[in-house]
Amino acid sequence: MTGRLPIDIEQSTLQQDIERFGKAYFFEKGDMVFTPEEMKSKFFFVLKGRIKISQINLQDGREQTLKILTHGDMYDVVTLLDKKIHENLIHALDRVAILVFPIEIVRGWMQSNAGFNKLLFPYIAQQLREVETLALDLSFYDTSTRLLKLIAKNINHHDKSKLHLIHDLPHEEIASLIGTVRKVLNRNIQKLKQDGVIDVDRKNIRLKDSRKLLESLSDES
Amino acid sequence: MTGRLPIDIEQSTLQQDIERFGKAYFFEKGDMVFTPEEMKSKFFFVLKGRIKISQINLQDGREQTLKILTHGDMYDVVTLLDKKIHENLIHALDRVAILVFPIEIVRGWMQSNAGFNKLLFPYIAQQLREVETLALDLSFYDTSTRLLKLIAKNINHHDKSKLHLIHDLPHEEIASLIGTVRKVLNRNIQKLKQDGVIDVDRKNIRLKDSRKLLESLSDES
DNA sequence: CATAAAATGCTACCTAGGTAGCAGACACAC
DNA sequence: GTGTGTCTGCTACCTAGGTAGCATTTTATG
Repeated sequence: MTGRLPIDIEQSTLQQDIERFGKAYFFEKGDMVFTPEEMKSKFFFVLKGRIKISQINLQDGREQTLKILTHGDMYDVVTLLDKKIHENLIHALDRVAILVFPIEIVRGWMQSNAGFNKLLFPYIAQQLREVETLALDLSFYDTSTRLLKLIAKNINHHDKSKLHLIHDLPHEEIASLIGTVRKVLNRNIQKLKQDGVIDVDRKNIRLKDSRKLLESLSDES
Repeated sequence: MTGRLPIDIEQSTLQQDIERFGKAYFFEKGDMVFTPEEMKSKFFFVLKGRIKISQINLQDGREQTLKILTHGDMYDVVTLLDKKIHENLIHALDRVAILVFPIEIVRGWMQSNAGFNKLLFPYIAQQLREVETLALDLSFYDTSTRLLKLIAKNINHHDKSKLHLIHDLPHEEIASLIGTVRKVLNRNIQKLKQDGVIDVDRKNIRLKDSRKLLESLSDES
C-alpha cells in the first residue's frame, strides 16, 4: 500500500476543492449546455433536470440519443480519461442545474482520492455497460421491442402516471432514444395503445397493463 | 501530491508482480477462452492472435461481435472497474496466447501504480469511444456503408493483400461484426466486387481501389 | 384573443435487409 | 484418393421501417 492519505483528510480536501472550484450553472430547456470544445476543460455533476447526450447524422439529420443524464450523473468520463475532445451534443431537456469543475481538479481526485475513485470506477463501468446494451439492442431487436424495453426500463413505482427519465418528452425525443424516427415510433405507440399496453396523453406515455407489457416483450424479443 | 512511490520502485514492483502472478495461456482457433464466471477473478493481456468478444441473441441465434482483441489489448475492463459479471462470449479466432493475472493484482496496480494507470485510463476511454461508435454506426448507416467503413478502418499499409484484424475470417464473422447476417453481407460483397472496389478470395477481402472506396463512402453515408 | 409554432396522428409508397433453401467449391482428415 | 464439413454464391420472397405529405390538436407568444 502506498502512502495514501487517511480517509478523513482526503474527505476534507475534497470538501475544500468543491467549495473552491465548484461552480453552479443553470440552463433552460432546449439550451446547449457546453460545446465539445468547452468540455475539454470542464467536468460536471448533474444536480437537477435532465440532459440529453446525442449525436446527429450529418447526411440525413437524424439524431441518436446516447443517454439521458439526471441527478447524480457525471460528464464526461471519456474526456476525463483520455484528455481528447468528445464530439457529443449536450442539450438540456428541462431547466437544469449542474456543478462544474475544472477537469484537472477532478483528475487530481483520481490520483489521490480513493473515496472518489470508489464512486467513479463503478460509474465508468456502468457507462460502458449501458452503451454496449444500446449497441446490442440496435442490432438485435426491432423498433417495437426497443420501445417496450425503454418503457420497461423506466417504470416508476412511486408515480405510475409518469415514466422515469422519459416523461414529458415529445415523440421526437423518444424516437431518437430508440434509434428511429417519429413517424415509425408513432405507429408503434398506436399499436401498443390498441393492444391496451399503454395509455397516451400529450407528452406522456403511461403504462396501463404491465402484464401485457411483459407478454409483448417475450413474444417479440 | 500524495506520497506515491517513485517511478523506478513502482516499475520494479510491477516487474515482480508480472513474474510472480502472470501466467501464459494458449488457446486453439475456435476455443472459448474463459467463461464470464471465470472472468470475475481474471484479467488478461493479449500477446498473440485474435479474440472475438460477442453476444448472442437467444431468440434467433444471431451473434453481434462487440470487438476483436489483438496484441496489446486487455480484457475485461468493465469487471475490473465494477467487480460484476459481464456476460460476453470470448472466443479465439486464431491460435492465441494471453497473459493472465488475478484481477485483484491488477486492481492493486490501479491503486498504487501511476504508470499503469497512464496506460489503462486512455485504454478505457478508447473502449468507450469504440462501443459508442458501434452503436451510432448501427443506428445511422445501412449494411453496405457499415461494410465499407469496416474495410476502411482496417486498411493495412504494410501488406495490401491482407486487411488488418479481419483477414482470413469467414463471411459469417464479418457479418457479425457489422450487425447483419451472412447472406446480406454476401450481397454487399458481390456489389462491391462488381463496382471494382474490392477483390475477393476465399477467406480474404482485398481492397482494390481505395479511391472508389472513398467515393462509395461519401455517396452512401 | 389571435396567430404562430409545436406536437401528434394517419395514409400511401417503396426499398433495405431479413428468411428460406439450395448448389457448387474448397479444405482437411482419414 | 474419398468423403465430410466448411465456406461461398445466388434466387425468390416478404415485411419492418424508412420517406413524403398533410390534417388536426394543443400550446406558446405577442
